[in-house]
Amino acid sequence: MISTLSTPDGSPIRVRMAPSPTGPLHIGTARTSLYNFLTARHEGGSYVLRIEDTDAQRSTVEFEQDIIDNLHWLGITWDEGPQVAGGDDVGPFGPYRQSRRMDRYAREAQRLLADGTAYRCYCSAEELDAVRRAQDQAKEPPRYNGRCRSLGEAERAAFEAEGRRPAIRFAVPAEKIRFDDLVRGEVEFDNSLLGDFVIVRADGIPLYHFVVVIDDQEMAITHVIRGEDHLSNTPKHIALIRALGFREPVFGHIPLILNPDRSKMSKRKSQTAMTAYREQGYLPEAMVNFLAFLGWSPGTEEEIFTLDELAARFEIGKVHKGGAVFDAERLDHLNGVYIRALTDEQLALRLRPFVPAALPDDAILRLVPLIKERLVRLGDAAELVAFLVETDAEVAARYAADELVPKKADAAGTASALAAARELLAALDPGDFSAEVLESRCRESAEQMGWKAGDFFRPIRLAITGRAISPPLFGSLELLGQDVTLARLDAAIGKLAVAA
RNA sequence: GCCCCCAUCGUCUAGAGGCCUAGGACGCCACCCUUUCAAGGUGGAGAUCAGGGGUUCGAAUCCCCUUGGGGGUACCA
Repeated sequence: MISTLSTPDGSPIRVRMAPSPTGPLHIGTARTSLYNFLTARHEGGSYVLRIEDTDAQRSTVEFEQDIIDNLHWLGITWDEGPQVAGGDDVGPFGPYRQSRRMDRYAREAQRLLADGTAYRCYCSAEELDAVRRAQDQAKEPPRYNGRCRSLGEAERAAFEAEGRRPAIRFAVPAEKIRFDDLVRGEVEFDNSLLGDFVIVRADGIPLYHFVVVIDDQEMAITHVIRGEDHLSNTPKHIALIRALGFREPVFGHIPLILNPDRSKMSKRKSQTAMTAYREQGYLPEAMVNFLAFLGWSPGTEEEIFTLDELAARFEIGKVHKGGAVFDAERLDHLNGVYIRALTDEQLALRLRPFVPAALPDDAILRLVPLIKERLVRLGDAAELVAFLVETDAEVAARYAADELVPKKADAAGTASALAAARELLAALDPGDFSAEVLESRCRESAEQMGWKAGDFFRPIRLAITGRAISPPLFGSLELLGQDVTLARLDAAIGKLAVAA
């Protein structure tokens, strides 16, 4: 593998993924995780998972578990972090959970306060709101007006006496911040346009911009690869890093995954929870392959890649700058390709959770050749195999008598054709009840009656499966067995008689 | 509003000055195969490379402007 990223001292790079457990694993988070993982693998570096749970109100252990489970499902593993050997709070750079790092954040906040690069702000939510409204009226950019930046001792005491609890704001230096982004090249922002932002809330809880910088420092992160939505946050982080005297990591902002209308992919407009895809029967290898190509390509016309192959080829510097629409149809296609590439045994195993529990394992295996090339998602199997577990009555209830009758025939004619088929199949030795024999006999029978094979097969299919669309007919009959086949044929003939 | 980012078929993309009358894939259409549906095969439609200026012998590729789209602008992450 060719290494393209470097660190000041030549040591291996360290990248991280820092999801917030305030929802299930999001497609976008998964893609960012994948890019970080691939970068770490490609460069021979370390990959750290950190849980950003400072927002205790919205964070839950269930979401955290969902994120971890689904990352693992995709095949993404981390060298340090929760649920790895020596991980969680005992790893070399742990704890890897922000809720267990509060003392560190408090210490750094005190440092900033002590050297004057941060200050206590006593403004109330109402006051802040009023300022913002006034700025809006005056058509000025909305930002903190700096009222508490130079409060005297007496003023502070007065506010304290009022019972106000201060937040801590970072005094943003008015300077231009320039950095070399891994995917965008040189970028420049003017921090004098920024207001002083809050780093610790009045209730003592430190905020994202602050903790992320401390965590990355303490976890020795060398390269921060994250979504483009963080690009304009980066100058804030760099200012903080400098104020704290930290090492500045290299940043890389990857393009966003978009809704079909090209806005940032959201729950409102797209299915964003990885779990949902998993439950529908998308294969993790198809998902990985698909996600990798949302914003990157190897520069060739190859498009099927395993995770290992991706790790060998992936280069963060070749990631695109523009956002990519999540094309569900393309995902479907890829999933089908991966399903068809599986052996029958592998597919049967993967299908197990998606088909009725009543279906024995060997039945699934025998079914696979019939449905393999018909599956887009594993979950589609349920409908395809339903006729095998439904009762004869359930199957019969799915169609009306007139649906059995081909365009060029009538009810009586169809009934007698079905009766002929029934007689033929009943006469078959159970040992001959195989797809091959069934097909040749039925074809002969159709010919004798002067029916087109297709017209003859269609009512049989409906009678047997209850559906106009089914896996190949004769393989289905074989799987179903002679007794059930005859019973369902009888039911169909009966329905036709009642209708006539 | 302000700041920043982006811009090749509907979508994902190839393309890093001449190989481009712009290639592939998904989707779409037609035909073939065929017991339904798929899968597979063959072919086709589909991008004046957002528009306009430059630079150059030569630009999808470099520069500028315009337009369009997106992201950010919280005591969320």
